[in-house]
Amino acid sequence: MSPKNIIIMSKCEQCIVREFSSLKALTKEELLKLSDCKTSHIIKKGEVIFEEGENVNGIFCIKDGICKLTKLSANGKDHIVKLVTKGELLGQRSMISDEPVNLSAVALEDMQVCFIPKSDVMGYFDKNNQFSMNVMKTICGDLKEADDHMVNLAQKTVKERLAETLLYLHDSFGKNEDESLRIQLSRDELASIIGTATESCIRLLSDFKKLGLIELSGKKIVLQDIAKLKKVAE
Amino acid sequence: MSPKNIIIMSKCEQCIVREFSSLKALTKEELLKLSDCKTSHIIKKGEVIFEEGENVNGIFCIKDGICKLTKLSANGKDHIVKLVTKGELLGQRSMISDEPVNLSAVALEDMQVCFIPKSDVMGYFDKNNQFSMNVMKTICGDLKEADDHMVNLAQKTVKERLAETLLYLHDSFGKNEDESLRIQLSRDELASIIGTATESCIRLLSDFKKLGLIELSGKKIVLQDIAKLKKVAE
DNA sequence: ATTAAAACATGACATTTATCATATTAAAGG
DNA sequence: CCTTTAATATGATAAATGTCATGTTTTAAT
Repeated sequence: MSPKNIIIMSKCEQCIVREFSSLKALTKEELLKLSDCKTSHIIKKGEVIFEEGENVNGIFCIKDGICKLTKLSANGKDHIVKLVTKGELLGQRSMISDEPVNLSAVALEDMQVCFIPKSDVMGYFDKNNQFSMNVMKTICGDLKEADDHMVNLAQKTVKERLAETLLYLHDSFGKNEDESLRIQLSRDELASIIGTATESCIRLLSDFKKLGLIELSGKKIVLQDIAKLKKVAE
Repeated sequence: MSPKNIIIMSKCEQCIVREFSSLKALTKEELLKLSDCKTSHIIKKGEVIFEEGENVNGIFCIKDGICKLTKLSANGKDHIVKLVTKGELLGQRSMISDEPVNLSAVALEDMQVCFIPKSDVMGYFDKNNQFSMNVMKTICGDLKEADDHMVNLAQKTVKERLAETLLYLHDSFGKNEDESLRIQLSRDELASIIGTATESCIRLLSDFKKLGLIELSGKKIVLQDIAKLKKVAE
């Protein structure tokens, strides 16, 4: 992330998304201090926030937008491990483990993020028990999600995984006025969430369309028959 | 776990495996108190320590033996998410999230485990910063492992996953005097680690044998050519 | 607006993997 | 020790998925 992306943004006390993250435990004094040590950034769609193996030395708080967390596999393909959105924090695991990040973060749409240096976060971490507890619970939630995801990848067919993922995108990120999924992924990205070849993903989307489960127009996807999709996902 | 399994065991201060878990951070006084609140248990091979959905209300410290952590998938098959052995703790995520456990734990061999009630652990957790930090780092490590595992399941072939798993079993659990893998899994269990049908797993083991990568005699598996196995795993 | 590049789509085919059937072997219980 | 059951093994086949080729559409850049 280049320094030119640093911009002036509102104070942390007035930031709404803070309420949705572990940071909600911070006191007014802590928030005032936080406003001083944070830097705010605009990240454009497609830009990299951090890359696998990098030393991030802090955490990011997402004020707006969505990004994907990816991991490079042995065969050279990226796998999307998780989607992260407004109100969530990035880089917590790496900070606690005191290790380089094990995933890359790439913006799926224009984003606003704030960066808080590790030294500052760790201060809150040591002194504010509720804050550290919140971070821990988030990581525990991630671990549970990862376990579920793992079992799905191991036991479900590509078709089931695609149906499930479409429902997940619908439930987690909502839809636009025209009923299409708010989050827009390329076929390639969708394939790398469900763990399949791009062509297989495209083919199954076409099948779903023919079966009346979804509507397709360009990148836009409308879930037409959610009940049936749920049946396909099992 | 039935109460009849409770047995008298040595004091925590003298317990060696404690040194390998987050509990190593506890002070002598804390360990003395721990000895009083813990209960010790013998678990026979195949017995269930806890089951998915159960309220465990504490953590288990494994003094001896190995168990599998499994999750039931939608199609009714168990998937082995993780193997846990001597020196590790069980049930930490559930305790911190304050939720039922999301995995079942089943002994793969006879085990000795100690149970520490949640109320006691949480006491150490609040007062001993190093202990809570250790627990957190363990969970962060689990999350990283889960991410890696996920990508492997999504991107690698069954053959690659089998080779990788055999190497993992070798590196993590060692071998017996006769060079065979110390940890003994049924073909069915091996299949449910790599996420495939039992028959496919058996077939690939036969292939590996024909290729001179491994030796098979009953449940015993000897890794004959580790270099080649690594190549197969990529 | 034009062109180049990227993304999407589909057919043909190869490969991988699952499923079903059926032996064979090993383990466990009376 | 015998008998029953479970685990292992293998063949035959079906189904799922990946790969390569190729054409179309969309997007982005000049």
